[in-house]
Amino acid sequence: MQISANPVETPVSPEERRRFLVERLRTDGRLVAAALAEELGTSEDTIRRDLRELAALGLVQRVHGGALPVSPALDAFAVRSHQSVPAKESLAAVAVGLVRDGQTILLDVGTTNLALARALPPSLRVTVLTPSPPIAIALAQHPLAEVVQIGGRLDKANQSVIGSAAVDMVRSVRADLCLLGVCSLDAGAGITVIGYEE
Amino acid sequence: MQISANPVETPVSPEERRRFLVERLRTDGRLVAAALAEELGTSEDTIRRDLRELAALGLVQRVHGGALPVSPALDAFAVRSHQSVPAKESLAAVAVGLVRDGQTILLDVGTTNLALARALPPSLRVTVLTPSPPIAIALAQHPLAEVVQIGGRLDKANQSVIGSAAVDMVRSVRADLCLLGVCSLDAGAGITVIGYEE
DNA sequence: CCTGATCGTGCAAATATCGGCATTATCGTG
DNA sequence: CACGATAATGCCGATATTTGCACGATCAGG
Repeated sequence: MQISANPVETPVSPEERRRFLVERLRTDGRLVAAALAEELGTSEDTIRRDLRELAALGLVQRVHGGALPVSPALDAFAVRSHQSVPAKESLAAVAVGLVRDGQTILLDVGTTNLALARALPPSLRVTVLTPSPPIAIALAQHPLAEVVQIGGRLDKANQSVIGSAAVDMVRSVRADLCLLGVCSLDAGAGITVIGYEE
Repeated sequence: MQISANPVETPVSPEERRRFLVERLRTDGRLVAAALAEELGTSEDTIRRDLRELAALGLVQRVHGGALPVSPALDAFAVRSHQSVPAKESLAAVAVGLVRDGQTILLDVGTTNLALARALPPSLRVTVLTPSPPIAIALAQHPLAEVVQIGGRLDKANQSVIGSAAVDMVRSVRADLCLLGVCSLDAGAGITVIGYEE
């Protein structure tokens, strides 16, 4: 009906199940632990554990009996991050191919780059610089990634750090790979994904 | 399939019900306890408890028989960014009381501080420095807050920035209020919530 | 002053959550 | 392929939260 790239009716792996929960929260607006347990054929404990973990990542707000969107406002960002998922995933897959083990890469803001961060192979040992708190959080669960959050004033629209201090911080580091990109945002330019090495 | 034509999905969790009440207050302009009890299929006691708690958070103004907007003017884009785990809710409420309009505050890592960030009144004009990406994201929805994300290497366990660069960044700013705090984390010290002004 | 509606608190039952523990599945390695 | 190591899952007991009801106090009008 909706997503061709995700034909999963019943998630099998833990990670898959969590993504399913996040997706479901976006569509339903709420998650009920008991109902999900029956629907997915698992125990409520497993669902509760998932919700606990997702809450720790800031993806959901844990409440008695289930979970809710972390906040009405943040919902908008969540929606954007799930638009045209297949396209972004393939883009991310391509971009991931550019990354080599041991490299230092710069990951710019954007939902596409967020997808890229999630798609990074866990076996890859990389150092990632990013001005985007959501990307930093996403990479927090990567076992080998060294994450550097660029500091500065937060641009609420893009949920990213901006300003001269941030630029300075970037300049002081030598990156092997820069993954910039402007997703489908309001007034931004139409650049999609550029990657240039040095 | 059910459409958004019926925006009223019967809330199941307490938190969801409270969000519903706040939303309803914004649309209707008032809340009547008895009517809501019947509409939501709960007892009036539950509604009264909710209203009492929302009033304690400053989201509604309690009156005999129901509740009214806390302020006729503010109520336009007012509310959201309010909900939290009951335990930390009160702590956060207390801490919020320390914050004055126009101040610059430092918000340390921790789930308690995250709750505090969410509990920050939307009418408050503050500048917030934080090393925690989740807190920065939470504050991105705040209409008046100026958010500064402290940069540096990310500690995956705490989801917070650490390191000397971060400390330097903090040192260079004069904060009116520091809200440190160690929540229920592993090896940290036992500090709970300290606030000292200067 | 009187009367009915509303409010606050204490209490008990139902339900949800959390932490520990044992079992099973999965994975990396020799 | 076998074999430890790690992760995932389900179950159980203790604890916490929610909720409806009862009872006395309070409030709003007539």
